[in-house]
Amino acid sequence: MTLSEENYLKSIYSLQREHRKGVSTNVLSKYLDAKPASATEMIKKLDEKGLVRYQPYQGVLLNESGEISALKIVRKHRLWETFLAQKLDFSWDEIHDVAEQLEHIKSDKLIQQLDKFLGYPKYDPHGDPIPDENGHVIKMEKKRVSQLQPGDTGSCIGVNDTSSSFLQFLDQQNIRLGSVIQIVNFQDFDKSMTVRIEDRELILSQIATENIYVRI
Amino acid sequence: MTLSEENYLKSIYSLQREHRKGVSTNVLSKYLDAKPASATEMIKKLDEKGLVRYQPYQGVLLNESGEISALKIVRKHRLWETFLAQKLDFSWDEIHDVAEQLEHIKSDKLIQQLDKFLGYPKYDPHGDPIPDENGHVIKMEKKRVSQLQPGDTGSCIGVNDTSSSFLQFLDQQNIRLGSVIQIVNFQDFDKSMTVRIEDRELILSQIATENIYVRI
DNA sequence: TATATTTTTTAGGTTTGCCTAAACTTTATT
DNA sequence: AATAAAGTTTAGGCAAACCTAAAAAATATA
Ligand SMILES: [Mn+2]
Ligand SMILES: [Mn+2]
Ligand SMILES: [Mn+2]
Ligand SMILES: [Mn+2]
Repeated sequence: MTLSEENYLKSIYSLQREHRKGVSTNVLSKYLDAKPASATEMIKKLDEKGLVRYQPYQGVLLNESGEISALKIVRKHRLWETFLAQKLDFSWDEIHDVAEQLEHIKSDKLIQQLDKFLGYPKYDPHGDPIPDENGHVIKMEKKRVSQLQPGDTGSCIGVNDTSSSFLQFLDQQNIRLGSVIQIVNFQDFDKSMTVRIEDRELILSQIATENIYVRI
Repeated sequence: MTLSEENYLKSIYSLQREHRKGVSTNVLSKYLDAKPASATEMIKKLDEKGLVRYQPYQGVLLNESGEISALKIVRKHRLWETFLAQKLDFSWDEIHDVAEQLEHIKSDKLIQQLDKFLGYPKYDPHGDPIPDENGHVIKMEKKRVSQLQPGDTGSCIGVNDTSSSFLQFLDQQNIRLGSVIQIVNFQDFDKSMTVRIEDRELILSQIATENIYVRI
């Protein structure tokens, strides 16, 4: 499998949660920073290889073997992120881009030994579960901060937006994995929320509250 | 710089020691398992980019900026080899192919932190010196076993042939970095040598003695 | 020195992955 | 239901990195 095929599979995997009837070429190409025509081409190729189900104009979904392949790449990505954060002192926002490259290194032994070296971690530094060797992932019961009510409390287990600027913002505000977030109140006019984090109150925009995941 | 450009630069770096007047397209293409026509194309491209000096029919040599680039890749390759051997329990012969992929990962911070994590190693698992951040390499006074006389003793510091089959052979014979090798005698008819390694005597072929480096 | 052999380059193709622009299909609006 | 808008596919190109086969240059041999 080529680097590009792997990136498409992984993207379809990420997108099909929220696009149950099919990931459109538009959505997919935007996610990958490419043009819709390029997505169509690649999708057709993956379809011919038996990794996805594709009906013209109806979007694309992984089939079983496509999902197995995608999960292998997700596993590698998350193990490398864990390595970068735990062993090489990379910060939350620096790990993603490098893991994006490392996930494509081909060596079964490498990933097996890396897993062992890290002590078989269950979650990556963003709080996302790491698939095991057989592609089994822990399903998490996670909510967005935006779905909580005033008075509710949750602990941060991950993010949706993994952009550097967002992760840096969280770092600056001292919001990290495990941080306990309590909703103080909700402003209707702009959907922002006042939250309490470790004795400190701050206002999070709608965009922010929609991109932070918590477990209650 | 593309992956392919990096591989060509690194190959020219390795070959120009023994091809002082210029690395021919024939030699270069054979080393890279490609066709001479492909080497010519890439050399012209590297020349246009100002990384090598190339005169048609006269072979190619790195210029200063080409050598700096090549040394960066060599540094990455050897640091990754050290990581694989020391931290992930890869054996001597397994590390090369994976490092061949890892050396192309682009991140200054990654290589800096990896160096730190490994404790700023000076030599890789094959005994080759690791260039520092500024591209400075320790010049080693190394001899091939084949250059020794009966009675001479040396300690193994590296190999020339890095093929799996050779490294596996060395593993089987318990020849590793630091092994003390004493020449017992020399057979003129086939240039083989009887050597003593830790109380054990064995016969090494000419090919073998030419591919093991020692420090006296 | 003339000829043969080897080496190197050039010319023309192929594959992968990307693009733009035009054509087509689906969905939304009147 | 007809038309407009939006989304998708197709057609035709391009760049990188490889290839084969033919032409050209360098080197070896007679
Ligand atoms: Mn990737
Ligand atoms: Mn992650
Ligand atoms: Mn390489
Ligand atoms: Mn090495």
